[in-house]
Amino acid sequence: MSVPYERTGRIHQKARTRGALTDAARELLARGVPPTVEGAAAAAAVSRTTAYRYFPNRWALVAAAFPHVDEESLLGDDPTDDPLQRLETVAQALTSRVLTHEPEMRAVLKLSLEDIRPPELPMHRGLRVSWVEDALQPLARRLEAAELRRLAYGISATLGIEAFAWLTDIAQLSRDEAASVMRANASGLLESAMARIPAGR
Amino acid sequence: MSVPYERTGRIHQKARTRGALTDAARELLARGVPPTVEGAAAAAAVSRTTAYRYFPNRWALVAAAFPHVDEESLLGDDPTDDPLQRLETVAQALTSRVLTHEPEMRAVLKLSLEDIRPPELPMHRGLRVSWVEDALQPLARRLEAAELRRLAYGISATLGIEAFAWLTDIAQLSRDEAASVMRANASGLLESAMARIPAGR
DNA sequence: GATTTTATGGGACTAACGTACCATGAAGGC
DNA sequence: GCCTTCATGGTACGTTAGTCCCATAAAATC
Repeated sequence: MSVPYERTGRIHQKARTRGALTDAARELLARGVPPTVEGAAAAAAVSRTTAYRYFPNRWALVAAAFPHVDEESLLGDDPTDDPLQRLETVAQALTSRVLTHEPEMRAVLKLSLEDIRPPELPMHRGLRVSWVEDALQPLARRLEAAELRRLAYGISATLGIEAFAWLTDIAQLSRDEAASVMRANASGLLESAMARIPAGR
Repeated sequence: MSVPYERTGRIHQKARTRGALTDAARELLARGVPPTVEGAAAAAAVSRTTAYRYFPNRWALVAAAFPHVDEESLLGDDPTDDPLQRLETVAQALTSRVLTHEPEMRAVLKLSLEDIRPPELPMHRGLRVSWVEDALQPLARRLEAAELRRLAYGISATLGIEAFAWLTDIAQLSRDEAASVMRANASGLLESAMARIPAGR
């Protein structure tokens, strides 16, 4: 986020240039073309050199073009108390996000594996987990905190781009099959956790 | 596998050259460096041209260099018929593999996310899944084939380096916690699948 | 209006990936 | 010993990603 270069000097001009580049990258993404710094520069009528000044590599560019949503909750207006149903809603939302934003998410995933890790990534720690925790909220009194946390992490781990990438690239499932396996995993994990809850609680 | 070039002519010399290249690549992998054909050539004191004769691209090299492709099964001499116990054995083996070979696996993961999709990544394709399928084998008669396949993929997806990387890098779990969550996920998925089996079967 | 600052642009450069062509030198057969 | 086979090496070419240095033109400042 805080690139010193863009925080000093003629900030507004820089913001315009940067915006032009991310817009161009987004447009390329929308057309299914994996954007390159060079390509975005050309599309934005900005020189290659300048483009590289803003985005040192393509992953940084794609990550910046990532359409970021700041939704607090993925549950609708009238969420039930049924954890399973809540989780299914969240899982549906998460997998459909993966399906529609796959290129960006792959780019971010790749960035996250880089040796030099940018301090802040769109893929920060909380988002996915907090949505899942949100879904599991009705279980808060029936499970121990540690167990709940573990469950939330376990479920979240099955709902991400990295699982999707493995299922499609390596296991050779279709994109829809992969998404469906992910949702089934999420539900299955919750079911088995609930089955372990002592009757009294 | 059957590379015509290496099956004809001065086979032994070729085998030595190839071995030198894969050894070099393995060493790079062990250091967490995604090997390149060029780099392996240099490390093996073989000319670039020759190296490319053996491995037309880096994925072919990495595939050949990837360790431990040999084991047929992870179950010991005397496997039980209890699927859960079998799966726990496999999951234990897989997670401990991830723990000990993390750098190599991360390197391969990075490679697999490269823009140009590798046409074939033999080491990935079947191994993890087939080990899990092996563990699930006793269920073959109690589950439909499609359901079994889905379950095997779902479980496999939770037992890989990509899940581990997410759990440690993004969710900030310790390495041991991550491995433990992965194993719990695998068991949980199997339990919930078995709970759905009609009583009669 | 003149001067300084600075965002941008251009071009040269390195490095990696992959291909193609030709030279060389060692094995092996005779 | 000679000649053929053939594994290897060297050079060159084309592409993409990314870096670096220097020039320039447009703001900002005075």
